[in-house]
Amino acid sequence: MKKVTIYDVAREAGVSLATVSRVINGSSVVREKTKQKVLKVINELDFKPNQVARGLATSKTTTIAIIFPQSLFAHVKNMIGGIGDAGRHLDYNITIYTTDDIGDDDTVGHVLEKVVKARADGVILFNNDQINQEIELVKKYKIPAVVIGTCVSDDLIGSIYIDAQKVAFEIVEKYLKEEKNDIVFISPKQNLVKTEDLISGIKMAYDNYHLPFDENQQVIHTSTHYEKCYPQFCEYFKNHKHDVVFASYDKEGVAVINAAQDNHIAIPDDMEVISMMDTSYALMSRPTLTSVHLPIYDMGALAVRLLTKILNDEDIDTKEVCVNTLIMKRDSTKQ
Amino acid sequence: MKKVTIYDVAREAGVSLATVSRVINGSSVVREKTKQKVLKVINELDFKPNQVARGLATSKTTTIAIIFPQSLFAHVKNMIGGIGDAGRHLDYNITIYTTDDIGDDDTVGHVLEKVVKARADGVILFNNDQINQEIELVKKYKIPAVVIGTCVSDDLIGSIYIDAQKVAFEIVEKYLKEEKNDIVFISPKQNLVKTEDLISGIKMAYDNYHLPFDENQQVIHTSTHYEKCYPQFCEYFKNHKHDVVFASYDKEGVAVINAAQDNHIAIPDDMEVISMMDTSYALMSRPTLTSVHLPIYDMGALAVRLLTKILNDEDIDTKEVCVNTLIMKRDSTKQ
DNA sequence: CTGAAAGCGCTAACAG
DNA sequence: CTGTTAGCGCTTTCAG
Repeated sequence: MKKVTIYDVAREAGVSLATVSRVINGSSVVREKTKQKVLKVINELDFKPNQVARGLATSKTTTIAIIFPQSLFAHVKNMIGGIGDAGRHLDYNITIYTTDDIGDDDTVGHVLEKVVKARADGVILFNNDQINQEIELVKKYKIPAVVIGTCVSDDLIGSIYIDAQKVAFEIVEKYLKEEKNDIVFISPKQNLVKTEDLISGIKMAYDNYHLPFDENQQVIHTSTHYEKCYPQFCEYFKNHKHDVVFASYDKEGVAVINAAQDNHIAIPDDMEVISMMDTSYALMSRPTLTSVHLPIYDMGALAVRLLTKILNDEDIDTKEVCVNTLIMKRDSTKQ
Repeated sequence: MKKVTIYDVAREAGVSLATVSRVINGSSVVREKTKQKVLKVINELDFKPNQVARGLATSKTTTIAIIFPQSLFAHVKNMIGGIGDAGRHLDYNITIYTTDDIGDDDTVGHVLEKVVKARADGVILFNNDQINQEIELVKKYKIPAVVIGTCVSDDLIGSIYIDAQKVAFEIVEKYLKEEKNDIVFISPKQNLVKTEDLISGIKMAYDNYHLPFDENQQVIHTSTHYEKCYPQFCEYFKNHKHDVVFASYDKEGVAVINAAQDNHIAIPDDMEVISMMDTSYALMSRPTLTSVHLPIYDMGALAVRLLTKILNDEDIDTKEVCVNTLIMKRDSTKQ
């Protein structure tokens, strides 16, 4: 059973295929009566225009690729809702490409090659370890892109990001004011939010109070996997305690809370903990976790909206859009 | 700057485009010397074969669509790793389509229409509310499919599933033997694992002991969102307590644990709780949550592997593959 | 307002 | 082993 093509409906409707093409593309120049006739046949034959053929003819695939390393998936997954919905409404297909961390030497290169071959109209990137390499490549191939999580300026590149430096500054500054100077920052291997910016914000706050921030002592590196970071913290809190620990992702925040309490450090009385993202993890822990809320769903939706604007040469106010955050105060901090 | 095409490399290499086509498709009939010459030009010109054109010529897109409702995303996201990796290794593109629950009347229909238009080679479906409608449509459009989470038998459809009935039976049977008869089952709106099967397993166990299972009393319906089900359980456990609660997803298990403890019901002493999926949620709660482990990553990878076998008419042992589960005993149950 | 015809970039017989 | 030639299904001038 062959697929029905535009020829079939043209023949059946007694018009040329050009006319059929016009009605399926909503061209306004078709006479209403002709249009109705064609529409009727399309319906009867259950004709579904072949996007592949159209893609070849127009050199547009109406496909957006999203590219990210597996290990960042915890962050990305939260945005897929927004990306998927926006994609559906704007009639774009969303194709996912994961760059495996364990994989071969040049996965990022290979993945971008696949994207080029598939002729995706544009890509969405997420801040991560290898973001610079990724940006390099989309520039090289001249693929329009938007990156989520960090701000990059380029002709064909937009960004959706938060002011990480400011967020970190404000949090740390507040504690410093209360003379809670013993603050550590938990840094995961992969993070949607740019770690450097966070750290620079922290430093800025310390500078403000003419206090030293020792990156070697006060930044703890860990994994994004709870299974890995929880044991690490269990060990750590056997002989450590701080005024506050600032984790960059809820999962790690929960790991800190659990590990600390397992070592009889009371949260928030002995130690306060605050994290970022405000996922449901933050609600599940006991005590519940204070967390910086990011508008995750919206960031995803905004990214595809912005990207489609770039693709269609629509007017754009700013290619770099900074979204707001909000601290959700819960029980792991005192105030 | 135009894209370089197969013509360009043919001209440059002084061969016909058929030959170029042969080398990029790994046909063995090309003389080694010619092949090298072509390869060299391909490299110099940085030629990336246009998949769209190839798709049109071969009527194959090497694209697999995965379709799921937003609300099932919690389950699906865990499989994306396996799906993405397998897709990459087998050189398939993975396109995601979300069926919005809130959306218009016939989202499933619209989404499948998009899939048809995009000419995806096959689709991966996930057990959910509307799975029957989805299956109906892939059959109608004759799209090869594999469904994850439930077993369906059809010519063009494979399945990756667990024996939910058996899982439920074994869990409940064990408690019944200890004369812990007051068991409730938490049923979410959307579930990857077929709820009916779970319930039928429970009933079977009750039958075995000639005990009654009252579906109206012993099945509690809830949301998949922690934000929604936690308050519901808080209210519920004000005047309820059971021997054991069996939740079909970790998130709900955690909600039960937290809500029960907030109402001074000790876990596991006063009440035991066990759930399914074994995600990291199960490790985060206090006490930690006993959970039925499903090989999530593998299920995703298996699904694309099976689907590609169906697509390529490879030999298949079984189109219905049942994967094993394992109970991960933790602190929310006594033994 | 509609039709004819030339592609879009590649594959796949069919010859040679 | 290699080249020629039709398509794949649709869009898009260009005429009419």
